[in-house]
Amino acid sequence: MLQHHATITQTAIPGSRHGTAVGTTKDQSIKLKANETIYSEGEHALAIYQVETGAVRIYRLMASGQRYILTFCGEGEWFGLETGNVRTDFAEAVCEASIKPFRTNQNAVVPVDLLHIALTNLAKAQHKQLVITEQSALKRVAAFVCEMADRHPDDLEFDMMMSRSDVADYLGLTVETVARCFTKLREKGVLCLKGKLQRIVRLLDRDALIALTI
Amino acid sequence: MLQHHATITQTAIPGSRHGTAVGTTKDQSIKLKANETIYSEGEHALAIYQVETGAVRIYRLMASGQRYILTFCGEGEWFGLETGNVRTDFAEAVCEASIKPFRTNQNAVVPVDLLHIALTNLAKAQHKQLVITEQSALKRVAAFVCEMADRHPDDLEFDMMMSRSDVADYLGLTVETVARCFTKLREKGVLCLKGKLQRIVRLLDRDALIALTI
DNA sequence: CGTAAGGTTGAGGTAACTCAAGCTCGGTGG
DNA sequence: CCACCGAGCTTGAGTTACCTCAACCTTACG
Repeated sequence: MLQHHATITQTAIPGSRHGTAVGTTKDQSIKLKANETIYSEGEHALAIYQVETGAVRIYRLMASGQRYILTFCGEGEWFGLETGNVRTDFAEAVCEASIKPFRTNQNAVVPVDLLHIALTNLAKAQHKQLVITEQSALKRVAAFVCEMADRHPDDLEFDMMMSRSDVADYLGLTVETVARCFTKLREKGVLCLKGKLQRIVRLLDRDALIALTI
Repeated sequence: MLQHHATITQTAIPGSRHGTAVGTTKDQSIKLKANETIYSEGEHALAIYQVETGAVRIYRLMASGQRYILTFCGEGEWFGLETGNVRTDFAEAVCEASIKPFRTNQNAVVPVDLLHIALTNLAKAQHKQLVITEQSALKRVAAFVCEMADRHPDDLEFDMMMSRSDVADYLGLTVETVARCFTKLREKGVLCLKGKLQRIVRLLDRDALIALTI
C-alpha cells in the first residue's frame, strides 16, 4: 500500500535496488511505519528478512475472510522463508519497525543458516500448536504474555505493541474474550496495564503468570 | 521398549550397527509393530527417518499428562529432524510400519535436503494451526479426513489407521466429539465407515467434504 | 463366561462466542 | 472552542458448541 512497496510488488524484483552482490549482508535495512505491508500472498519470494527493531506479523486470510496470525517476529527473528518461491502469507509491520532483507536467489549461498532458521520457526510453530489446543482462553493469553515477556528478560515493564484484535487473531479467540482475560490477569494481581491503549504490561508476579500457562 | 530400541536408546549410538559410512543410504529399514516406540523425549537425536510403509505419530506430553499429537507421517514423509540434538517429542508407529533411518552426525553431509524437509514440515505445522483454530469440530474432522484422503488420491476407500483417540489428540477435541462428527459426516452422506473399528473410510462425496473444510 | 478395549450415543454443565452498549481518547470541522 | 465522530478497549446478557459423565454396544481374549 505504501510508497516503496508499490515498487516491490509483483513484477518488480524485491531487493534489486540494494545492489548486485548475491546474498550480501550489504542490503540496506528498510524502515516501516505501523501496519505497512512488507509482502503479500501470491508475490514472488526473493528475500528473507531479519527484524532489527519493532515487530512484524505474519498472517493468512482464510476463505471466510477471517485473519489468522501465524506468528509475531520480534528483534533478531527471521521471517519470509518459504517452501516455494511464492508467498503463501502476508507480512506487515505491527508498529514502527526496521527490517533487513537478504536475497535468496536460486543458487545463491546466503550468509545465514537457512536450515537453522527453518528449524527455529518449526519449533515455534509446534509450540504454538500446544498453546492453542490447551483450550482455556486464560491459559492462551497467559502464554502470549509470557512469550512477550521472554523478549524482555530484564524489564518487568514492556510494550506489547499488538492490538487486542492482533492478539485475538493470533490465539484464535475473539477480541472480547481477550479483553476479559486481560482483566482477569489484572484482577489476579499478575500484571497491570498502562498506556492509552492498555498495551504496556507491567509484570507484578511472573511466577503466577508462568503457573497459569501450565 | 521393544527389542531393538533397547539398544538404540540413550547411551548406545543409533544406527551404529548399520556400518561406518556417514549418512549412507545403506542403513537398513526398520520394521515396527503397531504402537512401537521409535524414540522418546530426552533421547539423543542422531538420526532422521523416512516412512516407507504405514504411519507414524509424533506427539508431546503436556504437564497435565495430556497427549498432543503434532503430526502424523505417512509414506514418503520425513520426521525426526530437531533443532538441537535432544528429542523434544515422542515418535511411535500408528500401525505396522517400516521406516528408514538416516544418521545426521554433526558434520555429516546427508544425502537428503534437510532444508527442504524442514520447510515442508513447517508448512504442515502452519496449515495445522489454521485447521485447529477454525474452531468448529466438524470442520476440523472434515479437514482431517481430507488430509488422509489426499494421501490416497486414486482410491476412494482407504484405511485411516488412527484410532478415534489419536484423531482427538491430533485435533484438540475429545473422543466423543470426534465420534459424533464422524456420525454427522455419515448422516450427511459424505462418507461411510467400514471395518470392525470403523477406521476404513469410503468417500461418497469428495466435493461436499472439501466444502465442509472451508 | 467375564472382562477389557474401542466406539457410539444421550443428558447436562460451562466456557467462549455473539450482539449490544458504554467508555476514553484524538482528530476534524463548524 | 466546542461538538461530533471513529477507533480501540471493556463490560454485560443471552446463546451455542463442546466437554464431562454415564451408559451401552461389539469384538477379542483369557
